[in-house]
Amino acid sequence: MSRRIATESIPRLKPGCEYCSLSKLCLPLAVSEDELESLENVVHPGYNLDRGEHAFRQREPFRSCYAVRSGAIKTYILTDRGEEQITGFYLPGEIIGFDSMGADNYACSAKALERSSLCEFAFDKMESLAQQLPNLQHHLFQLMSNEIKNSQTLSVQLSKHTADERIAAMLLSLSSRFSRRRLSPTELTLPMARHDIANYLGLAVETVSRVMTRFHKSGLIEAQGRNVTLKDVEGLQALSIQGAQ
Amino acid sequence: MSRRIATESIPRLKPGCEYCSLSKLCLPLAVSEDELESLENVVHPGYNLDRGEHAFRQREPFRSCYAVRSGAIKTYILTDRGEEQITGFYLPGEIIGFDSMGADNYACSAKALERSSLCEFAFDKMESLAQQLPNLQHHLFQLMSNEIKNSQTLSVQLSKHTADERIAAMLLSLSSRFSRRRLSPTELTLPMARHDIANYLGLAVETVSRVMTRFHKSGLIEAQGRNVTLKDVEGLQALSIQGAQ
DNA sequence: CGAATCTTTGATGCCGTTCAACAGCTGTGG
DNA sequence: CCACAGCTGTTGAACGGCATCAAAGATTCG
Repeated sequence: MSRRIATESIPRLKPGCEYCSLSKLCLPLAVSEDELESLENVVHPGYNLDRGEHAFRQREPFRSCYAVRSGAIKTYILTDRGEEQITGFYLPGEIIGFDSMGADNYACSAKALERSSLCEFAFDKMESLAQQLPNLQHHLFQLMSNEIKNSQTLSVQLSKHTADERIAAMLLSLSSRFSRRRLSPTELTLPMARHDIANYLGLAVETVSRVMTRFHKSGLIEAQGRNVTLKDVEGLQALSIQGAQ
Repeated sequence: MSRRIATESIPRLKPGCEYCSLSKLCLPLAVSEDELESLENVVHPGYNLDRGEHAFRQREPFRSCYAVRSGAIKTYILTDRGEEQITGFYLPGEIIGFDSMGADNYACSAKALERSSLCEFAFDKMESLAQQLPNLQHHLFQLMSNEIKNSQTLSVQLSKHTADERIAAMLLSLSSRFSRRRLSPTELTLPMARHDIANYLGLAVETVSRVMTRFHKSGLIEAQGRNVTLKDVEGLQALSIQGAQ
């Protein structure tokens, strides 16, 4: 599996959310400054995963949520046929495990797409802290509500939109999430393979590849492998219509 | 819209969850008996809807969740094209509005498929009560988690399963939810039209109709209109594989 | 009883899958 | 350093499941 790193052994890494560059995206945004200290008692920073390692697996007892600090995570559930269905991609500042809040076991598995570091939120501590901080409880509801909305948006994509529309929407979603992190909204380095995009969007790999090529030829994007440049954002928006996530 | 009925005007309807036949399915199952009284302060029973009326509409300010007491409700979201995408069907004992918990506005609209009665849970009261009752807070997380799981299950249906499989899974889901209410698990009276089934499952109406006819001819079910009898549950299970909801 | 809605059935065609093959990239080991 | 395997991405050809179009029967309800 994965290994914890004693925080003390990394002197240059200030522990605590206060100094984290993602604190404006992550859970700390829910609490006031004087409450921040009690939140930090819940957080265990410095949880590292190599590419392909799991943060948790479906059906394991649910213990923690994790904030992505760097890298990228995919979550997926297994169908009874043993196929995997990707339910989401999570970038730095985003939190995984909320779909299991309140459940006994993890509802999905979470796997690193590349070398990633996470912060761990112990669920039992988070729950009892939420008893004391109304803001936090409210924010947890909000985060879960967002999970539902994202999943419903995915359902709409899958049931009503063509391959072109799904892929355009996904590129725009990634773009807006990149720009939240103050990265370029047009020069994307995708953390996931075509295979994963296809799985997530309910398409065949070949279809994803063909659509990307077509987008490239029609001037909407430039793409070579995982490096994608959005050349005509408005054109993509016109295609996607329903902005995913 | 819809109208409240002063509880006093319905003497035969005992107010309060204690006497409700659905209390074992609904929110009261989260709290102990001595806590039940405080929960009842949150609940406003006797909220009636005629067929086609809305309990709430997407983007209205979020105020309440509603437990279905009788009838049936569909929830749906609007795509930017104005099409509707049904996100769930809710039967007695089930609760609508949890996908909006913590949000400012309703994430979806809720419409009665037939004459229905609801119990209203005011969100602000529920939230502050959850501050006091850890069990309740935990149960709310659990209910939201279930919403996520259901939505993810729908996504799997939409992206990986054929029309036959989706319809088999839906019939089985309805069957198990009927039997939870101590109704026959094989003699179903569907509260929704083919149109709604098709929309929910991401299919054309004609496909739903054809599949139902095919199921009938192959002895899996008997169907005339909304009256469906499951004749070969195991056969349906073999088809569906991934049991929805 | 007639209008509207719902359901079913048939014919046709398209979008995306499937099958197949190849090219590029990366890491490994002789 | 190169050969080879494994993975990833692209492209082509053919098939098929489901949508679309069209229309007729069934049901509901004012």
